[in-house]
Amino acid sequence: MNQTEHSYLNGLNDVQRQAVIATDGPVLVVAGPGSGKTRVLTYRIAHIIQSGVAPWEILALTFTNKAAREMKDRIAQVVGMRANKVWAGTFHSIFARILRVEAEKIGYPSNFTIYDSDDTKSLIGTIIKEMNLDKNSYNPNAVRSRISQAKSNLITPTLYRQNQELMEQDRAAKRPFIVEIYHKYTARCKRAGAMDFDDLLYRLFELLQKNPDGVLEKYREKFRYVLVDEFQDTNHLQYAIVRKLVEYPESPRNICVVGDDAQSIYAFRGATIQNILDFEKDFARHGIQVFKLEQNYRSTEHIVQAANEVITLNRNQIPKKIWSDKGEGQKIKIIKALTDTEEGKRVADTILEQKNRYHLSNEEIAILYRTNAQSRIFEEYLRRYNIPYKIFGGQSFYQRKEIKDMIGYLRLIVNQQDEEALRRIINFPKRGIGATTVEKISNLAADQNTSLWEVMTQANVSSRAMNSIKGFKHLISAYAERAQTENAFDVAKGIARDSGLLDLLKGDTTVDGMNRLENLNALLDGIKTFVEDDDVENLTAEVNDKSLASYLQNIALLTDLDDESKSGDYVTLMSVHSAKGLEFSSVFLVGLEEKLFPSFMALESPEGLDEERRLFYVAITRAEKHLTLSYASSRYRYGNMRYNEVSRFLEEIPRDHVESTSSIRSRFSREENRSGPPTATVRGSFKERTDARTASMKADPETFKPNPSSEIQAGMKILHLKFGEGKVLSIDGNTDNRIATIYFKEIDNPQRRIMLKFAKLQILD
DNA sequence: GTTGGTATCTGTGGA
DNA sequence: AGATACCAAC
Repeated sequence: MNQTEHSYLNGLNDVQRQAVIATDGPVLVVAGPGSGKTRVLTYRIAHIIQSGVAPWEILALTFTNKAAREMKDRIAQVVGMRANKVWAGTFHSIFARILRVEAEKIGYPSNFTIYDSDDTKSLIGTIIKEMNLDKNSYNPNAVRSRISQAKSNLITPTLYRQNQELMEQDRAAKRPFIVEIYHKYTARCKRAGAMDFDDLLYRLFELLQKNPDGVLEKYREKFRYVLVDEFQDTNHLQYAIVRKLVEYPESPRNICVVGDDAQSIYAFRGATIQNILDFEKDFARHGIQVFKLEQNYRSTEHIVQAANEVITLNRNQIPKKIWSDKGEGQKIKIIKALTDTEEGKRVADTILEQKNRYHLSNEEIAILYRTNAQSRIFEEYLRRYNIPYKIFGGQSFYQRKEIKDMIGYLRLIVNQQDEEALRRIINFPKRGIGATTVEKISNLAADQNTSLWEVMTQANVSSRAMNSIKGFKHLISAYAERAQTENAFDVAKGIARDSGLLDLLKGDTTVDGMNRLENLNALLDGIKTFVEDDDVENLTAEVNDKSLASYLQNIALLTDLDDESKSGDYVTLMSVHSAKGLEFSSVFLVGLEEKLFPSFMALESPEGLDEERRLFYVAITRAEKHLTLSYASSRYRYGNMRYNEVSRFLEEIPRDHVESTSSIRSRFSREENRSGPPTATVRGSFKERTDARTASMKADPETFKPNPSSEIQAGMKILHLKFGEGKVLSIDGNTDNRIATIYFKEIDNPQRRIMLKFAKLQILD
């Protein structure tokens, strides 16, 4: 290779370059926020390819599809289209892809269903009901997380029963039958030909462990280079799989893991930073190389230093000092609000102000919160201020009822044993197969230890119900037949009509009903795109598989973050968790109150609190130039007002990185005037500041010459006698009553709507 | 079996 | 406040 082929190395700092070219043997890269981690990973893969390794011999595991896509795109910039042949994807999608090929070796159909967390929850609920357990102590969510935890630690139901500690915990929590539920749940998933999210990992491990037909060797030989992103968020099971693939006699152990212990925020789902420490230990004797990326290229110094200070309060961490040479930058702003509504308004006001002062576009701005439920108020104010925004997380498209119903049909067509899909749609639209009938079928299935589908025509039910059952079974069977040869779209279009779903929605003329119909059509359009567009990304199969089964495998692993339609010039609203890996010029981190952030759930243990602090660290390190923290002394929760103290995290930031309190106070005081008398000191500082400002902002009455209002147009810079200089953002209303939306940069509450026929405005240019 | 109303419960994060 | 679970009446 000559020098030009390696030109990409020039854009790297010393440590980054070393991490890129150390392609062989075990490598650990500890990468602080904004330290060019993705850059190192992608260049490293490109470098491996340049050295003659085939792209499909490289396995790169990430946590989000978005990260995988970005990685592929960036590799392609160096090595071209070959990049698409790299096995880059999320743990779940890559493993699903392998399992689709190998599932039959461990007793699953290759078209297995993927149960999402709703399916899991509902199945666990069904089992709890069948066992006649008290549903107050057996909360499906709690049980689900217990089972998930067990699977992530390679504990089978049998091992669970033998585990004194786990059994004792369950007894203490008055839930001694969890192990029974776990056992039944596992059997029911298997009977339904279904894997939940944990199974995608667990069953792959099982496959490699049992090693039928030398499947383990097959993948060991295939993946000559393995890379893992966000290693601090892997759980025990994921690490066990990685080790199986790369650690064996004669193995070259070409494994590179990249992570940051300070950004580990998924302990609640079994992730453990112990994996990083173990990795160092496990591969020490194989000459592990460790690189620390400590230069932050993202944020200015106040932000980086504040983050450093906060994270040192955690107990355990890999020592490192993140630094930036981007200059001091701005101090961190703090917004204190009395209520959640006021917080929303303040944040929206500040967004307007920043957009004007710093010429930020919407996409450079993000509002981050601890819980998705907080999004609503910000949404309201952004809408009111005409600021475009997109909300990520919360209820995604695929979780809507009408979409889940449709997908229920599709799932049952692909896999008739899928119990959750069958239960969802067997009587929707209504076809006279009610709860009693389903109950009878369900009992019969339990007796014969088989699926509902198999026994549904043998149940002892009324002849009317039996007719419906037969009709339903016939319908699904016919489509299952068609799905063998027809593509996903043709099947979906047909069943949408023949199931009666489409007609049902068409008959609903309410606004909600029309929305649902629109959503269903959007889903069908999506399927059409999947079938017609050869460039469409296929996460889990070879590119040309346009079958319904292939489509379903794909969407099962999509998240809200993957929605391409959400790109564009929008303010981003998302949870701190989803913001990991992203960056914004200006970040608003809201709801900094005790019991909210840190979450009340985390307050009980020091480990929980440390994880919340890491989450806080992740949040503030998303900001490049502007960081604003806000909290509200009171907010509504479940219909009643709750009072909260300011978050300890906010107080952990050293004052020298925070904008001085007097100027912050003065900003609040006007609002406080409305709701109650401000304190003397606050009033004093407010007054001072207002006076100073008034001088510059008011127009001089002597020289002020208003123009006729008809001349005012959007985009103009204008002068208002009282409000000072402003910019006309837009004009609406009819000719007799035109209303201008004007941004006055010098006043509080800067965006005003003004009726032009009354206003006196002077055009400035 | 279906419908519509009232009581009850919910309190994080996500592949 | 909003979703869901449950129950009585058609």
